[in-house]
Amino acid sequence: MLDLKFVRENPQKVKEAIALKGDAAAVDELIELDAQRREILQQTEELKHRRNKASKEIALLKKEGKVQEAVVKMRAVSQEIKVKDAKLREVEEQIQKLLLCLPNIPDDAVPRGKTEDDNEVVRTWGQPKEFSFPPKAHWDLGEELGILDFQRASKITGARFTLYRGLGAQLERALVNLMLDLHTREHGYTEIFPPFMVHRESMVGTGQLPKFAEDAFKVEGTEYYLIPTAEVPVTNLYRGEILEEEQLPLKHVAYSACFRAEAGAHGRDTRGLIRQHQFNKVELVKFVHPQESDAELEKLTNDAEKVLQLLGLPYRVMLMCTGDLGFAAAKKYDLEVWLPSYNAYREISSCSNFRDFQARRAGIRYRPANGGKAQFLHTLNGSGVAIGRTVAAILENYQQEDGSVRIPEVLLPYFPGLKEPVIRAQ
RNA sequence: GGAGGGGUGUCCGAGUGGCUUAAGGAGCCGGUCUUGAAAACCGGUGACUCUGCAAGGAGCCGUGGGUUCAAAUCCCACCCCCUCCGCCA
Repeated sequence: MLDLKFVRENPQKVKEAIALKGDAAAVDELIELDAQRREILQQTEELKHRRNKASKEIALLKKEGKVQEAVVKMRAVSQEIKVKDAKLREVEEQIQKLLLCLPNIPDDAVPRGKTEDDNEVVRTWGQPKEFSFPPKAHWDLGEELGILDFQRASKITGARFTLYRGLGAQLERALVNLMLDLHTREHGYTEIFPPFMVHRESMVGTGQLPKFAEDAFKVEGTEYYLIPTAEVPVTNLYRGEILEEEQLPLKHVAYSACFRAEAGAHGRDTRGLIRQHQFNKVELVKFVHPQESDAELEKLTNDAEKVLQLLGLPYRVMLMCTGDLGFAAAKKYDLEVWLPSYNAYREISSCSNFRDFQARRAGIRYRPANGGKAQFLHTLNGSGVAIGRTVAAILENYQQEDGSVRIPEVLLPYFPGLKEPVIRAQ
């Protein structure tokens, strides 16, 4: 959420910035409503001031028994307050609605552009492997090896769900543990195991609602949503709180299942693990001092990259252009892993700096060490990384000519008692 | 699911319609005393939000409505916590 005062004082700048992401018409409406609000507010406050004064007088007059006249007079004032308050409430609701649907302002350093073609390559790590045989797609490998069962998952639940079996299930679990271990032991994150369902307010806090309701699964008969990412519960950990400056930065890592309706994605990535209604992810979330968020984004991105480096998966780091930034981010790096079946790099992690956008929505502040006024802090998060897509990348990049798949060495401690570090047809 | 109890300032806690400008205590800050510290005593300190150029004003006692000239206090709905019973991994 943007600061209403900032919008009021910089309408042109905000409009330009919003236009980079989409529709800026709401900004004018917002400014008009804001003016209305302050006018009504002044009127009601004046009336309430009168009422408060009269109230005290009536309390005194009562002793003399001459209350009637004053009471009748104030009855009218009170009625007027009620009417004006109702109008004020209405205007404020509209303001809130508009404000909650306004996207964040992109950082100056973010390249301007409309589509993913305008994203910039920041750096590349590793080389896409040359195969001496035609490499298979992970969905074929997974089925042939008997470790991924798309058919039966759809029998049980439906399309875009996967069932892992045997070493496949173990591989998924090993990756979760590898990442949690790495980030807690090497990178200083504190592990969180959050609820996988949250209420509406949490979804609003991180920006999934109110605008993107169709992307989320809501649990029927309740007001709960299945989380689309651990970002939601973990960022909302400190909703409505004032932290001490010395506590910053707070760094959390959380494993969670993620649930996405994938509305509007019909026909895209229909095969394999790339686009699922349910997938696993290890998420990194940071709460930082505003001055540190730029540097912390770089560090967070590096932390996520480390996972791919340990697994020996070739990837590149992309800086998202304004049109590909998403709703809440001010700046975003995507990590894209090499997938032979696509003959291309595919997103496996998104690392974003939200600045105070989420903090303002969720009311997360810090108290400066010098004891000044509480300030909104900055939030960041990034996948560290998406598990399902990592499995896909391992299967495809580590496949061998006979259809077996080597297990990356760094994962072997998570496969105790394994005879050979290879997944063969079972 | 059933029954009961409770949510007040940083914390504990009083407060059943106007004298609450939220008592009292703890804490915190300053001071006296002391070689120093503790204790004691004295003084100070009350979040946060909005609005206004300012002086100031308005709001805020779990949340949202309502009653009233006036609500922490009365009414309604909801949320959360605790205890007991039932059910349950």
